Amino acid sequence: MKSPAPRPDDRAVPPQRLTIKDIAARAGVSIGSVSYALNGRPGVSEATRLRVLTVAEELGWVPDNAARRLAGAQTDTVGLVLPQGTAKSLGVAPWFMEFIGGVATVLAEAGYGMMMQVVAGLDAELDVYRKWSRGRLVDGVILVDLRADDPRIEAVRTLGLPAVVAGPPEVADGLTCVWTNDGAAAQEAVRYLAALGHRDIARVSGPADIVHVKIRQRATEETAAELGLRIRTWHTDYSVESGRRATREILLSTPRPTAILYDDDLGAVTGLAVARELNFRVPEDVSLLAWDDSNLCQTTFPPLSAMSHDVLGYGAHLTRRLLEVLAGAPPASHEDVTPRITPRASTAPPS
Amino acid sequence: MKSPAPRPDDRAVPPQRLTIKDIAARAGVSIGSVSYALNGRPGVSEATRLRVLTVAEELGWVPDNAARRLAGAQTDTVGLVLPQGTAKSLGVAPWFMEFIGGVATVLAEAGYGMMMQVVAGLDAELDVYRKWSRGRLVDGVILVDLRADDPRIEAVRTLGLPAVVAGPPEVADGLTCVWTNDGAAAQEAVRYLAALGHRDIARVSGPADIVHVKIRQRATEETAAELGLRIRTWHTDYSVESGRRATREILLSTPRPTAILYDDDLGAVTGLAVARELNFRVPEDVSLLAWDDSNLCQTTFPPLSAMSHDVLGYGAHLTRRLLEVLAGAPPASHEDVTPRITPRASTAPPS
DNA sequence: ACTCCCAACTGAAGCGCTTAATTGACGCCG
DNA sequence: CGGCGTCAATTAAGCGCTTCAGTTGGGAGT
Repeated sequence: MKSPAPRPDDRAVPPQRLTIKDIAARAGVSIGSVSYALNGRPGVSEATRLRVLTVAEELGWVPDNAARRLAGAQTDTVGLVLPQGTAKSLGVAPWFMEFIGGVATVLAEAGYGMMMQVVAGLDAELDVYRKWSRGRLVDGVILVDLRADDPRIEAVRTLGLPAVVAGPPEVADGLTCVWTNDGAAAQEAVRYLAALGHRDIARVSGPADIVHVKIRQRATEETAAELGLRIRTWHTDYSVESGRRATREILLSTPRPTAILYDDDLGAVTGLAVARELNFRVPEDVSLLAWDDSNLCQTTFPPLSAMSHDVLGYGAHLTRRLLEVLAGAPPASHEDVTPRITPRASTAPPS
Repeated sequence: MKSPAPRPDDRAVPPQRLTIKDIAARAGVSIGSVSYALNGRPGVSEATRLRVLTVAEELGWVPDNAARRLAGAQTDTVGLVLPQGTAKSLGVAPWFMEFIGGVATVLAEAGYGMMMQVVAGLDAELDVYRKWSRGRLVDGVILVDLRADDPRIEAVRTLGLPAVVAGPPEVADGLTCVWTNDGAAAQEAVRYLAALGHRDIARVSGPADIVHVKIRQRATEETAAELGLRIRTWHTDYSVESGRRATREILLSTPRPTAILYDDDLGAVTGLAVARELNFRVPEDVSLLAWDDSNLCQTTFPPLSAMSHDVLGYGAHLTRRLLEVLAGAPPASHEDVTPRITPRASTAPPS
């Protein structure tokens, strides 16, 4: 034991960390001044600030996020949790993925990081928020797929964790939110089908307790009633299998609806395959209308008519609002663009 | 100015942070012991450890990740960067999304977090690794979509940033890697089509500089030569539009190939639509074979034959290896399961 | 009975950064 | 010319945790 044995885990470790101390020395000022200069805070002259910035650049200094946080600064990271279901069939949840794309792009531009976590259920999700908040891992979070009386609202509030809600103000309960007018969109969808001459419409929808599902359902039914149409709803859990089953049931029911209005786009794509499988022609025998218009709708034949909604833009919008909240903006409700009908070849008058 | 004005940004902040000091006081030991107990390190008796853990649980203590990192502990976070292209068409990149699902699930189970970032290009990506590494934001990263002589390998090495590579050892250059035998799979695909009687095969492939594209290309061509088949390759950038164009060109070329082998599944789905658009019957007029078998392949009619590969499982495997590396495992190369043909209705003998 | 040893525990030094408090230097006013 | 306000810059006190160097207090060994 004459020479100290090397520690077992000393794999390539950068010789020594470059800190503001090094910058201070090189620029000939104190570390305090360096910090002020680097953060654009008053207390240093422009000349000094410039010098410090130059030195930092030259040396290739990167702030130690951990130290910065500890000392009370922001994390510059935002959190987003994925429901487990989404992860399981992640490849086929175009909505979620485009949404993430929008979020991630805005965050990257703002120099923010993004933490993601999949959770098995609501309790796990609440735990994650606690861990993120108390562990100083994120500055704020984005809440999606809101349910009625969603416990997450209360949870982030008591944690003091800034958040924005993807949903209407009724459910955001005072938190900042961004929402689309799904009621108006559902109305447009029904009117569109009615104008084509459809009198018996089926609706394939998600779980009944999700807020946007409820809103669309209500608007759909009201509009149908107004126009004297028959409307029936099938609920799915957004999985491929349940979507397939719903469409099959619809197409084999009597009287058979002449149009199907979906709550997502993957469901509609699946529905199209089922229709062909059962030898129904689209749109001659049955019209199909998707919701959320990912590229998927254009990769089918015939291409699917859809209630188009720029999901990527929606994610981006939401994220910008979150950044505002982090900057101290008071809670507010923001309306995003209303989904609009994009007619393609999957809808036509009933024969 | 008699009473100090409240700071403008004092939105609901938890009164005071719960620290190990509180636990120490409550458990009647020093903070050092608390740290040892909490981290399962030797130096405390079982009795004390238990007491500390109980108190921590009761108080609902959550470790301050920032402090922990600063003091030298691990981050318990892993990073993954998304190429921008993926983000743009994120909803239609099933491979990537399933992959993320696998990664995220394993990380969640291990109590790790996941940082994600979209980047515009390679330089930006290298910057991200620097920021993550030097900023102590992640413990390690996963590298995907390797190119020949990929500069990222060298970058993470000089940063001392632990990483695992999604690709064969030839490109991992000494880093831990997990790979699938795409050569063998490509061979199987060609043999399968040949066995059905196809003599003229088209291949729709990704950018030529991606390693797995090259490998598959080579194996495909060799096998074709061996069997005396004609094979031609069209390169796309994996976008829907370029995939559509490739299939159209193939179907309108003379002599017209009787089978198309795709490099992904989205491309095959798109191809199916193009075929129908141009009034070709599948599989009577042309057989379609997808690669990477996401649920998408089963949502079409006819359902697509595919080279099945459990992408979610691949992501999970890779992540487990990364965790091993973080735990100190030496670099190693691991082979994942080879993609296997899953025949469905989109392939048949040429008519 | 006395040392020696080791397990159990404590104390204190940082980790790299932010920021309140403090000091110095300078110019301006009465 | 003394006093004072301003601005630039420094000093030093943490942030909550890990960890290393000590310190204690029993046994075991002889």
